[in-house]
Amino acid sequence: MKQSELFTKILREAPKDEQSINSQLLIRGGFIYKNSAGIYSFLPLGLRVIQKIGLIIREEMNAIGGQEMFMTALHDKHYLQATGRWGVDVIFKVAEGKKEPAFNLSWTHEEIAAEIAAKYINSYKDLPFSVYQIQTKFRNEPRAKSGLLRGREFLMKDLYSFHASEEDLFKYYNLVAESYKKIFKRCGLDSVYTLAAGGDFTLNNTHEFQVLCDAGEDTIYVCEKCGYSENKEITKLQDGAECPKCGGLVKEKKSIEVGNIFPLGTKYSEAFNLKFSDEKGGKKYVVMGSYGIGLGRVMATIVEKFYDEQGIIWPKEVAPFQIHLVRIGDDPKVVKVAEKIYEDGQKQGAEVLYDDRDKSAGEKFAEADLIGIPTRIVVSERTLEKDSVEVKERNKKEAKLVKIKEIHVR
RNA sequence: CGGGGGUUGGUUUAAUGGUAGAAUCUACGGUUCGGGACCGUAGGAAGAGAGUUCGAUUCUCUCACCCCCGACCA
Repeated sequence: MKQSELFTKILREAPKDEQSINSQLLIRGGFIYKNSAGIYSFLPLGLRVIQKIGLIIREEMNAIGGQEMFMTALHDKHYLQATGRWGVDVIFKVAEGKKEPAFNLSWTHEEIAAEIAAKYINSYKDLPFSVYQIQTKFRNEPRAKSGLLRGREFLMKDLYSFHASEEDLFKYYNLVAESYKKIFKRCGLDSVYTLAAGGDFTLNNTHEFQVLCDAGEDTIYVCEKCGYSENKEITKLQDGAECPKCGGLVKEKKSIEVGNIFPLGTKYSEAFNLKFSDEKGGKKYVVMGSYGIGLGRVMATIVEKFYDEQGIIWPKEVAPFQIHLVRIGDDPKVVKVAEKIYEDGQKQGAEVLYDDRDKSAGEKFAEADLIGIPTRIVVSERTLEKDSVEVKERNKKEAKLVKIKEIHVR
């Protein structure tokens, strides 16, 4: 991609109505656009990051047998009425004309998934299985805040699993937990597996994946020794307590909840008559689990964890591009070499953002640092004097010269 | 939902009860070219409504929207 053709531009200053690091940097860099409080559009650069995160999630979900599907955003009220959730505060209800609301916007899909499953599941032979989607969720948060960390509209990956027994559910539950750890790790994030409450979803205890970060709104207690953790909302632990698992020291930490998993039991299968015949011909309710990851929140968390005074420092796997090729000056030799590297990269399918604009070196460097692409390659008259280009990693201070013939961009 | 703050060009801001000034930005021209270069010319702004007033961007009220703290949070 040539930067001269990129739709968005860099903002020199952050809009004053954005306070959080993630929204300031993402808006300045042209990744996202705020339409309303807690409602953001993803611009070309930002969408690339979201798609990278989505790709990681899809790979890992597919690896544990998840089948991708896509459910609706508009839900008839009978779904939530069936489980007593029509009255939940945060749901957006939709009225047609002057009538009472008959629909709500998708805020989660347990009911939808259960009803669909009920049409297809007859036998224990149909179980277990799991389906997932990456889809928009709407939640009318009383207070949207912190940029992408807490929005009213956001992309979520939600996985629903269906089992013949509690035992089988928990086997899969643990498999998903491992899968989630991998997903966050690939996104550059260390997650803490935290015991938490189930809210409107289930009376069971559930688990959250928390990333330690002062920008977070959750408080968790984590054992320094074994990593055992409980959320403040359910715990009896406190700062300095002894870990109930290993006797280590428990510390209070601020954190961001990037994912959660719920063992749902039969609440939703009972509401939608989701039953199966077991080996003896007896009818039983299907046991369900649900599992969520907020993509935008993951993206925001990455920014909150990886930035410096100059801008974002994307981990490689989620970076919008892998290489930022920067041309300095418009000397014909410089242009020629830069174009050659770019064209070769395009043929190789490399993810290169080529800064072909006529701007000063300082401005180009400042903008490259803000966007935060992992590797920067500079071509200038100065580097060409040594038949070289300059290669610098965004997360390192020093740059090195590399001979042009040794540059292979892919 | 309770409390606090806020709303002036695309963005950041200044002053002002009487012609809204700048920076950045955008366009054009010129000089530049390794850490947000410089000169010139041009373009572009008061959230909505009501009130007070000869006159309101400025004062008052209502509403909307935004940010922050708290409550809430799947």
